Amino acid sequence: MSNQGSVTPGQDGPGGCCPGLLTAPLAEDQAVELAKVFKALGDPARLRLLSMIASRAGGEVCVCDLTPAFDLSQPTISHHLKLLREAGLIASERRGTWVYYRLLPEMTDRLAGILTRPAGRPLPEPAEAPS
Amino acid sequence: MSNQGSVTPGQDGPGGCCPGLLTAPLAEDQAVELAKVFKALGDPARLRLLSMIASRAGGEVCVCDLTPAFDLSQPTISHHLKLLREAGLIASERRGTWVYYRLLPEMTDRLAGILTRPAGRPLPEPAEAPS
DNA sequence: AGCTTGTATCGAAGTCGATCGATACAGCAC
DNA sequence: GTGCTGTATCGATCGACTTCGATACAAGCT
Repeated sequence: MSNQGSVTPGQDGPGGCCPGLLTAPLAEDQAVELAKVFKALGDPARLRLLSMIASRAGGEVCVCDLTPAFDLSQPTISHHLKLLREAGLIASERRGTWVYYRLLPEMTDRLAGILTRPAGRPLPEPAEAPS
Repeated sequence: MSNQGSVTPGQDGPGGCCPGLLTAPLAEDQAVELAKVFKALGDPARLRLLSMIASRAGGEVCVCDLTPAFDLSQPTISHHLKLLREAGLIASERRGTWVYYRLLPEMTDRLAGILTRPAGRPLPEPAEAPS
């Protein structure tokens, strides 16, 4: 189990950090890959799950503590956790009867970097009449 | 036109920045609101549109420069731009025949802040057997 | 006025996603 | 072994989303 994510967390530039999104036009492939992660975040239940997992002191949460916090069925919670896992945002580990989830901070770090604009942007000046 | 966004950009804490997502469990209302923005980013075409708009020197892009960069029809591009606009990520302005879009950096800044974890997280220690 | 170009809106078609109940699997207790 | 509890998977349903062609609107030109 653990992490069979379909998105690789660490492949930005050769130097390490952040092609951009706000700096360069973003190729089709990268857009498809990034969209999967943002799509995983595009649901209130998953956002709350992620925040509950990430904010937990100790870094781990048992599924049995997550499920009763929602008005959703247990299979639905399990499904949402699976999507977050496949997006590379969290990982799971079974210990005995219970399954524990933890944040994978590499992915949130990557997203934060991608959404951060580099220092000051040049001031907007009205564009010419285009083609 | 301009910005009839449904998401208010600037309502974090009273101090100004970032309730967290990675620090506190995130209430239902905030989750619903945030999910709309992430959902807007959860599509490859919209991600590419946003990056093309944000990375453009001058801060503005004409729709007529955006549309031919995709294999999608003109109505589809227009629809995607509308979603990005309603998410509070971009704004539009008509000048003569053409419509220009620009990034609203407040929203991307907010997302980046929300996804940034506060300095060092406490080391993961195995949790007790839960309830 | 009419014509042309750029952009937005309007249905409609097809696909994807969220949710559920039923069920299967994993591990512990007996 | 049987039984019980926690979690995941399976199918089905239903609503939402993406995409399109057709059309309407806006602005400039003749």
